[in-house]
Amino acid sequence: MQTDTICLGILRGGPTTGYVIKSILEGPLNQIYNLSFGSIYPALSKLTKDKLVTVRQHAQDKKPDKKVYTITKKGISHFEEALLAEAGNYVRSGNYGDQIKSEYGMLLLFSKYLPGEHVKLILDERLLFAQQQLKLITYDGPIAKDSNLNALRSSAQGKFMRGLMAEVIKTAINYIEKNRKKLHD
Amino acid sequence: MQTDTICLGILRGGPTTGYVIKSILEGPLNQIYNLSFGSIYPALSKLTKDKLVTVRQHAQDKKPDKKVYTITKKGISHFEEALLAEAGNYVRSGNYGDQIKSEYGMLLLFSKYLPGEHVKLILDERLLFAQQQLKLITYDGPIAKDSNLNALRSSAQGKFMRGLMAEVIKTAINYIEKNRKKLHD
DNA sequence: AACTTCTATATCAGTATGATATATATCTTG
DNA sequence: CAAGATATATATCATACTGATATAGAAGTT
Repeated sequence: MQTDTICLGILRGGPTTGYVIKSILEGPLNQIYNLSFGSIYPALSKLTKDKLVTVRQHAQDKKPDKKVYTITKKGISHFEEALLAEAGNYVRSGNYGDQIKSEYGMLLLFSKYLPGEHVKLILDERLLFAQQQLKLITYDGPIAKDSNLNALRSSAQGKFMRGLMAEVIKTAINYIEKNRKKLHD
Repeated sequence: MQTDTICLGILRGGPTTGYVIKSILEGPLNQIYNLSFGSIYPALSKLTKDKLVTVRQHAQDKKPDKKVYTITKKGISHFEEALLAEAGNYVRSGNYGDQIKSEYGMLLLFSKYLPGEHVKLILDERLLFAQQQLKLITYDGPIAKDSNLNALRSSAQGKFMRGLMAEVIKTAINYIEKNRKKLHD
């Protein structure tokens, strides 16, 4: 999915900054998608130039200006058209409508070339990490932060995706716990 | 994970060509990792230059030479060192030891901006695709193709990963079937 | 016979990453 | 309470990867 489209989609939920877009992707969406600042900031500049968003600069003396981006009417229709046009491409999922890059999966696949104790260690660490992720995703209490993020989290779509991710993570944890002996000892 | 390391890891299972490395990544590993030719061929050239692999060129008159790459002793120790050194980085998984890019996940998240019939369609297509993937992964019969691919598929690690992927896909299918009504109608 | 798919390598413009620089505020911990 | 770490915030850039395209014969399909 184009970086432009992702930014517009998040901005569709309300005005916010590049920094917050990044933190939204790292927070609730960290199992779904991520983008670096080196992609987000140029995208936001391009969208501004194309009049799909507007910027309000909040001067904060001696700090860099906080730039709050708002999607325009033109931006909204552009976003909806782009989403509809590209939708079909993403059904056969992953990167660029194609694949996934799971470094951890490759590591396990190559784990026969790793010392047994090391394999144990990376499986333990992974289970710990997965449990952390699960807690983060299933947590339903209040979060201070951005209203944009709250809207996304509590929308029907946000709940659906969080539920899906939670189930997938639970399945993976159970599978690893039950079958890890096949990779060491 | 570095492209070099991926190529060495696959070559560790036996000599093969750049074309086959790509097809292995697209076949049984397509839920785990993928690389384009634009990454594989330069990596193989670099590995040859560094004496981590050797090439035998099978001249096939008027067709481009078929280049069969074999990992060297130096390559094997380099691979094992690299894997051990980088292992820790990949536990908190995804792209570059960080995240995943699921275009389909973003599409569902933004699906409230899509017409209801379209949402139905992309869910139907997705379920079909997932079922296809599941069949492909769980298929345990003979495959002609490359011996390298067979070794990877039937190793304890290959079976572990295929089992994990199968469970995850099953979970996702069930979840989508049970909860899809929340996204339309 | 015509068309499509498979085998096989290679290049490249466009795009994304990961690291780094900069600067202040706020929170944490001994 | 001072020191250190973390959070807020934007920006740049070398390096790396993608997706498309070119080339070309074999093999399989209609």
